[in-house]
Parts: sequence; structure tokens; C-alpha cells
Amino acid sequence: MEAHPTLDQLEIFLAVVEEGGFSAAARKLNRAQSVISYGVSNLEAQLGLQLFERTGTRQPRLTESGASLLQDARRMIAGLQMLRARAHGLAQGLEGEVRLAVDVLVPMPVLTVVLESFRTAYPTVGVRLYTGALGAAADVVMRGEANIGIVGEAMSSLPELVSHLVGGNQISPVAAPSHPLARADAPVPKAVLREYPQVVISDLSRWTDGRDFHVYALNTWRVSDLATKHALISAGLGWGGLPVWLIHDELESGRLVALSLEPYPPSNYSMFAIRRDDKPFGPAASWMAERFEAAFADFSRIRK
Amino acid sequence: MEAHPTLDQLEIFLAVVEEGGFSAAARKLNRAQSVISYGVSNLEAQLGLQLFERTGTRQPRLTESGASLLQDARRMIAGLQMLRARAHGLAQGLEGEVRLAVDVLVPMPVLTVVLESFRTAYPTVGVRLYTGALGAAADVVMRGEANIGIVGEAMSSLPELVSHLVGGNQISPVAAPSHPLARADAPVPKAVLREYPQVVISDLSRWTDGRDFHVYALNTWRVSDLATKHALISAGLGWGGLPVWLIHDELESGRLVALSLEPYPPSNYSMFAIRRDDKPFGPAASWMAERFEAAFADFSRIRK
DNA sequence: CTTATCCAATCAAGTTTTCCGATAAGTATC
DNA sequence: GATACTTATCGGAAAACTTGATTGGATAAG
Repeated sequence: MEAHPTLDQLEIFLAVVEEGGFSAAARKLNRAQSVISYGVSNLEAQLGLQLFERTGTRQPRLTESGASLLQDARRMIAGLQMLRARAHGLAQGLEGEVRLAVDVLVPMPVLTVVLESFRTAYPTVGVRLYTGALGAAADVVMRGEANIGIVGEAMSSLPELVSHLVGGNQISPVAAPSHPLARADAPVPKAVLREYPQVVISDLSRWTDGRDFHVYALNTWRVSDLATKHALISAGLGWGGLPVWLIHDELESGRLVALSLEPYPPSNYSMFAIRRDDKPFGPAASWMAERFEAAFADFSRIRK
Repeated sequence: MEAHPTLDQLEIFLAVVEEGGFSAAARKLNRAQSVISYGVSNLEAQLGLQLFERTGTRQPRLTESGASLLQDARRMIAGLQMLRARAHGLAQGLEGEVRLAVDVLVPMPVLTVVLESFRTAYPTVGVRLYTGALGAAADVVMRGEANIGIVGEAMSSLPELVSHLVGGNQISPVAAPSHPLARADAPVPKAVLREYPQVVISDLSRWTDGRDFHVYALNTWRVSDLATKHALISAGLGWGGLPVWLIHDELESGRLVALSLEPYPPSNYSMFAIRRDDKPFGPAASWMAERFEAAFADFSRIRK
């Protein structure tokens, strides 16, 4: 009653079920047949019930109870294999977890493709994901909460960070078709531009405090995330820069219009993988950084 | 390398982490302190890594690897307890699984309340849920695929079934307010009624084949589920009976109108728990049947 | 500074468990 | 009925586990 079932016993149990017999299980596990018999009867004694119906018939059959417990046994063995795989990875220097901070400008298709392939390549390495605008993602890396960040150019040049170019991102100033700028003569000079409210992502981290990028208007809407910026611009409340991947369909269908502005041409916003200089990548993190580079390349190839 | 970690070792590991020390873990587990030492170092050897940082310090601290594996270890022990609990239940005659077939007329709030309380009362008993209209649910019980059914009156009187009244269900003929019957003089006689298309749930099981209940119209829409019936009636394509619990809000707001029909008054449709006479309920199934009765009672009390 | 206390590691010895190989008893198939 | 295959069981050997005592080290109190 005190005694626990053993993983060994559960493994025997599974082998018997899968192979359909005690002897076959013994062969599969490379152990004596008596061990199987012994193991099964011990397991049955500890659980206080019969797992197999073996009334002299050639093949023992699972009882109903056995079938119910089979699922638990499978879970246990799967968990064991997971644990062993993780331990094996850790023993070889793999991280137990990668904490990734991404800027909101990283195209979602790139992010999902990378995460998906990462999961199959490193099933034992957990992923923790932080997202933030502009400085926020870099800030998380600076504080050591994330060990890899994918951020824009401006953030990657801080002295405590090591950065590596992984790809680019087309940003274009846009507005709703009903917006006056959409119908103005191109290119719009700076002096005109500043008269129209601009939607700007603002960020509360200390690294970008007070700095503005491509802000020309006197009047700004400050939002904290890309979705809100997108919504405000779509609603015609103002103009602003948005990544082309996000609004590709809307540009095609005319629900948004690309603006031609003198001081703000459509620009390629480079993205960098960053880490703190005193926290080198483990194998999984550096694999992930390479994968981001490849995914960015694939992504811009498809867009063209 | 071949040797598996043992559940015993994992339990020791957890105890050390929770108690914060080897000796404390020994006290908790009522075992000699050397066992803890032995067990931890064996586990570390088998996994090929260090779990604790113990550089002469008073309290051993988890390494990063240890923290990663801790979660797996917890899962394993939780799984073990689940398995043992299920085995304990099975040994005492509990079912490993209850297969429940419900008629679509069972109010969803009743069903969810019962399933929720069942899950807390019998966490080790799995539930498989079948839903169907009219005969379908009873059919599943007849065929032995489900061991408990909650069905309407007509299905419960088959000779191979044992049935028990668990509650009732108000059914009312209704139509959209735009429907001619909604504005007709009440009560509508049968001869008039048959001129308007009726939406009827039809069921393909052999037990109700060819039988119809409360079908008066010459022209019928035959659908296979309640949601479709509901949608067709709401759209004004026809009239038909719907359970009051489903359309309570729509009756209040006037989006549906209760009809007063001479041959089809609002009726109480009784619901029965059924089982095959040669397959008696186990303890969990009979608890569930009782719970359905209580839930139906609560439900109709609240509706009043 | 000394002493007492608590801790983890290790060792030797006894006990229990597990394993193997052989054997027995039984069942399908030919 | 012979044969080839099962599962159960037993005895002896090997391995693993447990215990209790001891050691060396770190902390806290006197």
C-alpha cells in the first residue's frame, strides 16, 4: 500500500500491451520472460487490481481497468522521456529555456515561422515571449529578463549590447483614402506635413525616453501598440508609418494609401538580434537568431 | 546511461527542493538522511548533470538545470498520484470512464453544471460525451456505446432500457414576429396550422424511424440539430417547437413569439435518465444520474 | 575563540529486491 | 497427439537499497 508503482513496471506494462504478450514484451525489452511476469504481477498487487485477463488464453487481454490505466501509464512514460531528453540537452549545454523579446515591428509571419521551427528543433527548450514597442523589447534584454531580442536599429547600438543584423522591414507612411494627405500633391513638403496629426507609437522605457523617430507633426496621437496605431490610421484620424507586411492587402484594395512625403520616404527599417555582451547565446538561442535571419530573408523574398 | 531515473528519486528531488535541504527532506519522507544523499547523487549521475549547488554552503541551492527539470519532476509525480488515485477508484469498483449521451433538448446550463460538479467529485473518472437529437442519443445507449443517456419521454419506454425521470423541459411552439401565425387569431386550429411550413428535427436512428412527434404541417423543413432549427425559425422560414430555456431572452425581447395552437399547446417534455437493463450503473454513473435530477430541479426553480 | 549544532557525504554491513535460467503447466495449431 | 508457443513459479545469484555511524565543514551562540 505504501509502495509506489515503478517506472520500470509501467514500461513493462506498456510493452506487454503494445506487443500483445508477455514473452513478446520480454523480447522487446531484452529481459528474461520471468521479469515480465514478475513485474506485471507486482504492479497488479500494488494497484490492487487486475490489468490483464489471462484465463489460459494464448494472448492476455487488457481488462477495462487496465485500459483506463494504460493512458496514465503512457503519460508517465512520455513524461519520463521528456525529462530524459531535457536532461540530455542540458547536460550538453543546451539552455532549459530561451526568453525572447521581440519588437512589435517584427512581422508576425516571421515570428510564428521561427517559433514553430524552433519547437520542432528544440522540443525540450521552453520559450518565453515578451513583446514591446521600440525601446521596450531592448529594455527587457538590458535588464537580463530576456536573453535574446529582435529590435530595430536605434536600439541595437547601446554599448552593453551585442547586435547582429537579421533582416529588414519596409515601413511606409500611410493614411486612409479619405485623409487630405492622400489626395495632396506629391511629394508633400515638411511644412505642410506638420499641420496634420500624426499617429506615433510611444514607448515608456528609459532607453528611448524623449527620443522620437520620424515625428514631424506638431500634433500627435501617442499610442502604445501597433494594433491601435493601425486602427487609428485606418479610421482616418491621422497618418503615420506602418510596416508594409501588415497593410499589404489594404494597400492593394485601396483601404489605405501610401503617402509620398518629402522628409519621410518609404524606408527599410533594419532589425537586429541583440544580446547583452556579458550573456553569450547558448546553442538554442544562437540557432534561433540564425533562424530569424533566414525567416526574414524568406519573408522579403516572398513579398517581392 | 541505460538506467532510468526512478520515481523514488524524483520524489526525493522534490522533497529536497520543497524542504530546502537534504536532512529536512529525510525527515519529511521518514527515511535515513543517507538515502537522500544517495538518491540525489544517483539521480545526478543518471541525468549526467548537477541538480544542486552545494559548495559547502548550509542550504543546497538548485542549479539552473535543476530548476528546469523540477517542472518535469513535478509533472511526473502529479501523474503518478493521478494514476494511483484512478487505480484506487477502479479497485473500489469505480468506472474508469462514463460515456454519456444527451439529447439536444437537455438545457446546456444543466449539462455544464452536472459535468463540472462531476469533474470535482470524480476527478479520476473520464467523461465521453455524445449528443444527438431524439432517437440518436438513445440509440447510442442501446448499442452500448454510452452507458448513461438523458433523453426524452418517447425514447425511454423501449423494453431493453431502464429509465428514471430526472426532470422536465418546457417546449413551446414559436415563430418569428414577422410570421403570419404570430399575428393570427389564437388559438390556431389544426386545419389552418397545416398550411404553414414547420421546422422539424429529424433523426436518422432506427428507433424513431418514420415516427413523428407534433408534426402537423404538410410542408416541413427537416433539420438535424437544434441550432439550425433555431436559426430557421428565427429567420422566419417556418414555425416549430423550441425549448423555452433556449429562447427565453428572445421571447422577452419579442424577437420570437410564442404561438397559441389548438393541437399543440406549450407542453412539458419530460426527460429521463436511461441505461440498458443488462448494464447497471457504476457508482459514478448513478451519481451522475442523481445530479442530473438535482440540476434539472434547480434549473426549473430558477426559471420560475 | 570555543563550543554546540546542524548539515551533507561517505562507508560498512545487513536486508531486500530484482534478475536470470530452468522448469512446470497450459493452450493453440498442425 | 506432437509441437511450438505461451504464462507462472522457484531457487540461487547479483544488484540495489537501507541503515546507522562517522567525518569534515559551516553557522550560530556563548
